[in-house]
Amino acid sequence: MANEDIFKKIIAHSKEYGFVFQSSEIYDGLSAVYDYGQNGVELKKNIKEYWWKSMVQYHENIVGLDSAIFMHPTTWKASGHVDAFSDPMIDNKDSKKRYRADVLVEDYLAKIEAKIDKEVSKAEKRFGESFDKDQFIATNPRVLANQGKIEEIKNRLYPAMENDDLAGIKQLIEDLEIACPVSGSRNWTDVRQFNLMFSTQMGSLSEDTNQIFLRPETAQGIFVNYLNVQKTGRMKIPFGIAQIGKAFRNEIVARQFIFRMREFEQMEMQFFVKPGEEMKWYEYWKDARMKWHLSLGIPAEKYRFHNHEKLAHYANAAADIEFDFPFGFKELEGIHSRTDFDLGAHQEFSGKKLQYFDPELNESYVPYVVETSIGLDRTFLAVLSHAFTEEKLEDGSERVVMKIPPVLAPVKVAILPLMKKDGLPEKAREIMDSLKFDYMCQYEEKDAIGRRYRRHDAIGTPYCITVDHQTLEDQTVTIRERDTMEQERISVDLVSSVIEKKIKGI
RNA sequence: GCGGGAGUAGCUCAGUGGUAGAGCAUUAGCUUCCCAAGCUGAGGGUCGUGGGUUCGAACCCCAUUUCCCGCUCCA
Repeated sequence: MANEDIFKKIIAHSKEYGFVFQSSEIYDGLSAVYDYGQNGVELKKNIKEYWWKSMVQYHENIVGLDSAIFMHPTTWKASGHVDAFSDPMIDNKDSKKRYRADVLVEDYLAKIEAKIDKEVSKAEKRFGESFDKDQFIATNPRVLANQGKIEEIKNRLYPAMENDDLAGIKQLIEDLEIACPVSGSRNWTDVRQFNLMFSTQMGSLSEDTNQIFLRPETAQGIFVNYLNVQKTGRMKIPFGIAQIGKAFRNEIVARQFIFRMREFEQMEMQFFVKPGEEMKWYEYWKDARMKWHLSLGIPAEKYRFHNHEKLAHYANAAADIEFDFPFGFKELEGIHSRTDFDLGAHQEFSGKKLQYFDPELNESYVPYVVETSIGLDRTFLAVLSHAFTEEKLEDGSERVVMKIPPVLAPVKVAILPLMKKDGLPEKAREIMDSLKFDYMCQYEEKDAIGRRYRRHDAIGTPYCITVDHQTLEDQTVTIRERDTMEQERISVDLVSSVIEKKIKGI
């Protein structure tokens, strides 16, 4: 497929031009871990800055935080990650399909429930208006038998899940004679546990009570600091706390370049609101976040919302902003209404009150939370894959140009003497020195001017300043625009302000 | 984890058992007044890793690892 080819080209281009390298490449690499190179780190830093400014600097009621990756182990019990982040998996040996073992059983339960529903609606038709549904369910022998079956299965499944009784879950699947939906076979492997949280030890290795986890999301660092920030910052609801930081997930299968990595970076903002107002703010942030994406100049048709049908354990509403990656529409950012689940859980597990005294209502409550959580690496990949362009020029030659929004471009300006003699390099250096405090600049004198332009097209430098003989006479330079390749001649004195205007204009 | 494909210079790749190559890139110089120009030199590879077969392996066999695709999973 053409898109796959483009994706391959983007990956190759990323390496060739110093955006992304595979981690530990000289040791054959490490699966699903990547390093950002000299240009990648600039792009990533610029994305962070663009987000941070739009959230923290622009909103008076949002402040920042940088919490530690290590957190007290109880944090993850309260958040639900200890239970929910370890899934029992089972493979069918014939179809080679993998399933979550508990989901297989849940699906089986759903089938029985469907049977009951069918029984009820059949009876409903037969008896018409005089039909008493509750009465029927309470007395019909077939319904009762099925309900008993459901009870019995639940009584085996849930304790087994609770106690990590993997053999018990396997036995349950075998006893129920659950077959693979694809192959119809009952030839199952053992049930295995995959814990999605990385763990390590803190302090003495001999004690077994000091296992700690690398955070699987940054949100909890915000929740446990909610009162610290609220009190010391004298924050009034509604207010938000924003954070950019690394998180770690031991994904079973990590794929698609930097889209799903085991170590990744999130940009999150938790917005604390009055209970009952969460849907208003949920809609507000859905809208605000989409506008942020569009402000980068990437066309609207590259984005879409995906509203969650099945909600996570903490949410009462959730939507993803999806981006049209070369491998299809995939999640880029999540906007979740998390209710008071997190603060409530931390309150319960810690025994500390995490309430807010609302002076308007003259009462205390646990705030509700609306979260915006965007993958930094995914945004990086979105920008990169949209920017990557192969163009055929009028003279028949081809060029590869990264049409990165100027505000995000790794290098803002290249300063190029047309020739490396006659004092042109010295003049170019002078201009470079006047710009490099404000902008990421690069000076280049090697190779023909056209080649240097193309090199900067390839890393997405939006502007090239060229110093020629006329510069020495009248103090003007040419400024070349990346996307149009057009040049205009401007006074040296105006270079800095022209570039500033262009970059801020996006 | 299963199935398929791939791994040779920084990049793209050629090389079917007999002295490791090309183009681009890098680098030194010459030439060149605006879009990957030309000329002359130079550097760079234990052919992903480990083992086996062979007089001899980049090439054949086994294992392993990484990447890509599909399945699966994704709070």
